[in-house]
Amino acid sequence: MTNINDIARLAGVSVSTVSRVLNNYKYVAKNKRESVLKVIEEMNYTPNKHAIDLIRGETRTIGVILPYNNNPSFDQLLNGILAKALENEFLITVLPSKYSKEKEMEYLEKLKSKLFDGIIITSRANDWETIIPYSDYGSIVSCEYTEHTEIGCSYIDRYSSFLDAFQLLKNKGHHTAAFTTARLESNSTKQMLDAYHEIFGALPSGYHISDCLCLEDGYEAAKQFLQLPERPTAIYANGDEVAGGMYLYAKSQQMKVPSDLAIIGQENQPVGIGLGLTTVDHQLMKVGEQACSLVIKKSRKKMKIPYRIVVRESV
Amino acid sequence: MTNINDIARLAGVSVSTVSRVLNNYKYVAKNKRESVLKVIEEMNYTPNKHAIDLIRGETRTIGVILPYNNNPSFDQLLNGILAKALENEFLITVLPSKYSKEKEMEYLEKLKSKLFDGIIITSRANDWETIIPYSDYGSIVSCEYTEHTEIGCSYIDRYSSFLDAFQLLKNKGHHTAAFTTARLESNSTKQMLDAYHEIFGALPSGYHISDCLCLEDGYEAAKQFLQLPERPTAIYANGDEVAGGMYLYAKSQQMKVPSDLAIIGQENQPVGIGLGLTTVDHQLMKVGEQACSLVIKKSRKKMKIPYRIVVRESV
DNA sequence: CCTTGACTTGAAATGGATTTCATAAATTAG
DNA sequence: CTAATTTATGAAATCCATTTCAAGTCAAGG
Repeated sequence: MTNINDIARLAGVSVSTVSRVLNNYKYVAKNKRESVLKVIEEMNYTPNKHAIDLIRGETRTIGVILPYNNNPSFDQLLNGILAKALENEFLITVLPSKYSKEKEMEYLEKLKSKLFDGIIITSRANDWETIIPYSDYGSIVSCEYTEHTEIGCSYIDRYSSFLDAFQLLKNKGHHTAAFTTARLESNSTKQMLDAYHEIFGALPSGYHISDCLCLEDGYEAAKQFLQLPERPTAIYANGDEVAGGMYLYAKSQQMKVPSDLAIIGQENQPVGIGLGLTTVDHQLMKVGEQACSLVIKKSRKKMKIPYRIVVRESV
Repeated sequence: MTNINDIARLAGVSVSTVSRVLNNYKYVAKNKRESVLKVIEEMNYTPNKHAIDLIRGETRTIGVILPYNNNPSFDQLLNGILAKALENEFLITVLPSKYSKEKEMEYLEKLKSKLFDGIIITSRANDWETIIPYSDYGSIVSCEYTEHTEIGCSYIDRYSSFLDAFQLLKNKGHHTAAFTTARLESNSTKQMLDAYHEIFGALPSGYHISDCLCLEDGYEAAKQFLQLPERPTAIYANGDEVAGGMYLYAKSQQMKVPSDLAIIGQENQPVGIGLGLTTVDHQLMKVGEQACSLVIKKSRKKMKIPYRIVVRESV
């Protein structure tokens, strides 16, 4: 491999001059600039990025910690992040965690080793106390709200959105509702439960099913809900794919949506458009974009992204 | 930032010894190893990855050129790649191209600048002739077959799979079929047309719609197909989301699937399971895994991944 | 004619590790 | 008891580019 020294030697100048040419520095004699460029061309030379990153202490690369990469919600986040990164000529490295604490720490160590300028945590397994020390080594942005001032946040006010969704169901005449969530231990699930109590009061037993991720999970969840002695008349699904599964199960039982069963989904995903599902759109793409912007700007601001309810025919 | 020299000084040893401790080299006196580790701990030291990559000339990072990152097919590929990378402790950097020749070249230049050990091209805009010279700088693996020996391939025999799918429709009594594709100029589309001619002969005008990516595109395509004077009785969709859209349009017109309209999709995606869509599963996740393995092994083998037809109720 | 500022250039320091080479001490084998 | 290994360590070279510092040329302004 040819390096900058070779170029300098062949062009009969110093490495400083070659570097100046490479970086478009103003004061280089025209003839020298040309001969340097000629040698670079001839030798098919490209500067070594590691040497540059080493000395500059910057990589223009962001790591994105993602528990699952085949999940539509995280996909939307990632899409937003990628779009904004592309716009700003940053690269994105995907860091799958499967909610493993060890993996997460491994990735944070890479921030410390200067591999990334910053990290976006879409969802996490570790405590903030464990994570925060790493904010010394690069900006850390979370897609979930936290008080900690060391962490930038691009987040959704999920509690409010859950209140709104439940209220919508209540206004339609339902005095209870069932719902599904992804992880039982997540913050989001806690907020969901709180919002439920706020609107409907006590949660009937069997009205909450966790670990729902895909269409099939929704199908199964609906089956379980509808086999309960006291059938729910409305369901709030944690995603439109899950809601889609519920819809398909209801249809398979000759039930009418929304008259026999109201279904509201989340995230305004493609499947919901076709099925006419009413959905709480948390605008995850925008959440991702904003998160990426914060990392790029090394900002620790707390940015709340507005959600909206997209009304179709399933409620 | 503390570096290896600081550690050496504080521990009263040479940098070589510190490096030996860091790399678990056998021959270091127990007491020195311990004092080095103690200083590392105290100083909260982590080696700089760029310095390591610079001298080792290796990064354990793979770049993945991806035209769209919100497309279910490319998502499946990416998932496979990520799974295999995780298993082998490689990192994945996502390189969105939108089929831009310039972007692609930019990414290949990064391979040359040593940022990646290799690149996976899931789909491309540039000619192979333009791409091949970069194989000198790292392994390049394609998810599409090419004769060129410089490029590793993890691919699907699409032509065969298209023949099989059309033959299936023909066996069910259809003597023509309509179909959709993603990009008009893609290799895959050419093979689709060839396969069509092979099985059905001449393509009726209006029986091929391109630029179909999502459920809504499928919905619209079905509408167009079914408004033709000579309605097709069967459609081969380039993806289950697209097929799902077609299914929903057919249903909205009170048509029965498969008796009024047969639909076959591709890639065995979640939406198709719920809708009972027959689908050609190209096992893109496996294609991704294999592609990643090839890059890691720096292999230029041509690996054909078998496809299978998943029979459900839509044909 | 002298001063000032705009150009132009190269030597050397810098970023931070790994690795080879040389050397020396401590064992082990014969 | 000597020769051959094994163990242990540091100096210095290496990977490759950027940037500061110092110094020099040249033209314009007073």
